[in-house]
Amino acid sequence: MKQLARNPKDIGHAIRLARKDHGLTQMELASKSGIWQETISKIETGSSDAKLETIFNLLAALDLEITIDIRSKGSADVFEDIF
Amino acid sequence: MKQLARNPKDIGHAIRLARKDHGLTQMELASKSGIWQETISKIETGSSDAKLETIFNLLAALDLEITIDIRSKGSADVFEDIF
DNA sequence: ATAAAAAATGATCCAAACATCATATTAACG
DNA sequence: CGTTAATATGATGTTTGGATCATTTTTTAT
Repeated sequence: MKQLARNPKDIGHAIRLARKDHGLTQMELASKSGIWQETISKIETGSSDAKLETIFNLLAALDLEITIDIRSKGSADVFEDIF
Repeated sequence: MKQLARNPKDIGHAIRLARKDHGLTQMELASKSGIWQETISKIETGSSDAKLETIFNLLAALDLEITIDIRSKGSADVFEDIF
């Protein structure tokens, strides 16, 4: 599972996917991460521009990390599900 | 250049490195990204918890993108050079 | 060492995020 | 269906980010 993200919505989408992957409800992720369920909902639906700290708290609770890399490194590698 | 980030400070650090790589001053990055020089300084030094949108504006101006991946995904500490 | 450029700091104002609680809507499932 | 769990939405108050301007400190030449 490797998700590309170029805007806040992509991050929200990736978090939702990962949460589902872990079989967690927003409420469960909330208690694992210390972020409120309502906030998670807004982030996942892209209706809020979250702070970095909040995102990292969620990612940590989902065992995810971020890699920063050069755009469109062209390789026929990652053209997965992006919508 | 491939930077791992697990907290806001890591992001700030990566942005600074990338900016230097591009031979840009904070002021130049500011005009390319639409983010104020003062804000960039605070992000790079980690003295501020930026919003996602701001970070993505900076990353876009630096031709960078983010990949979300599982932590401890092997010890692949690959630094492949791009130039 | 000095001047110039770059970066950092600090204050103000406004907008927006997040915590919090309450409620509404949607999804699951017997 | 109807019931319950899960998500989403909405309002309020506090806190903080970012724009903006002024100023200071640091870095980089010369």
